[in-house]
Amino acid sequence: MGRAPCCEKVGIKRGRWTAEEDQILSSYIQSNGEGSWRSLPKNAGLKRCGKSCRLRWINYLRSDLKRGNITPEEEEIVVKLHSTFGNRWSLIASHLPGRTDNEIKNYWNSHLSRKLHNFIRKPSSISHDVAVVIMSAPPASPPAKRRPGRTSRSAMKPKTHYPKTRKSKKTSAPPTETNADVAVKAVAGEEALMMELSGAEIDDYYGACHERGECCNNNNNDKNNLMISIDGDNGVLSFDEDIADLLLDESDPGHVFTSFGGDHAKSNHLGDSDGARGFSENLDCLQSCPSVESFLNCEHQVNDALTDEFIDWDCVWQQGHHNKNLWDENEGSDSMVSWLLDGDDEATIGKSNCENFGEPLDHDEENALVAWLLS
DNA sequence: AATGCATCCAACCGCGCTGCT
DNA sequence: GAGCAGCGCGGTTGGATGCAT
Repeated sequence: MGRAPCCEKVGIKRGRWTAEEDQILSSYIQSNGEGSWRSLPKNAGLKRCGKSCRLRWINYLRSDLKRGNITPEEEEIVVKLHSTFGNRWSLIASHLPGRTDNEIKNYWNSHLSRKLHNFIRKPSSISHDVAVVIMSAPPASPPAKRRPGRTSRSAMKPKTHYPKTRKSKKTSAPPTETNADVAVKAVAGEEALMMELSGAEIDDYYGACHERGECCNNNNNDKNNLMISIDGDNGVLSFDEDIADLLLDESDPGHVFTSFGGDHAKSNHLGDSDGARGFSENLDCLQSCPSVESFLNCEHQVNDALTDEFIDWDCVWQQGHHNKNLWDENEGSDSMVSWLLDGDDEATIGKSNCENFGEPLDHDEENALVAWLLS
């Protein structure tokens, strides 16, 4: 049996809210307070679903909402928090007074992810090897001459929040696909894109590491599935200076070793929620393991489909070394680059990746992490 | 001026969690 | 413990909008 609907669908008004409805809802909540959303519409005389009322209040009518564009400072906070918490929009929004989760989510989807996407698509900004990795999909049609559409929110007229009568115009042509889009499609459904070590390499890895007594627990099950991956679910930025040290081949600055994992564990970008070792621990071990190091430095076959909707952070990192204008040179977002390039504090990260990310954080830990991220 | 299309964002939807009975 | 209701969250949708042609 399916889940019961949250409210009666019959007689429920949907779509955009009118000024009158807003007025009724605001007045009711001001006199009766928030909560009891299910019964609110009936009590207030609104022909709306309770959930719809709640959403309207939270996302638009609340008096403490901040209006206007997301500022660069806020953007930086969003990126930083998203890198750690993933798509936990409500959590991110809770650290941006006056902003709602919906707003942050929309902003991320429409602005930030696009900025990153555009960045990796710039042919001139990508080294050959990385470009090969990213653009491993078949060639797509050449880019359009222009990019129609709105260019900035600030250029827009104040938006109207109430229904307008305008005829819908459905587009019939499919969206233009870029190589990256094709590549993204190619990996749709892939849960993890990662480099896996063969059995012999794993044995070398464990042998060498254990001799030094450096390695983490040798779990036989784990041994069959040793992975080096940067996980990233839905755009989780997962970055660590250790990763760069390991992945960058200094003898060939143009080469970056690339691998990804798309992990279930959104909040767990440095460790592995499934019980595998923390990433830094793996790296420490692997870095000093000759066979693995050579494995890493060789032109090992990398999964053909290497991009997900999230970003090739290796590329981003590497590029940042050569070009500080990570986003858009006109927008002066150097701070973003500097943050991406900032080395992690070993005292806090190198040592505690597993501790920090292996389990869900409680509220205090979360706040501490946020404070650290934003510091 | 009309049209096509990309972009934006408010609103919807379904699922999971929590608390109550 | 099971069942239910209420709520919150994240993903998705579709209409509104602006720009280029």
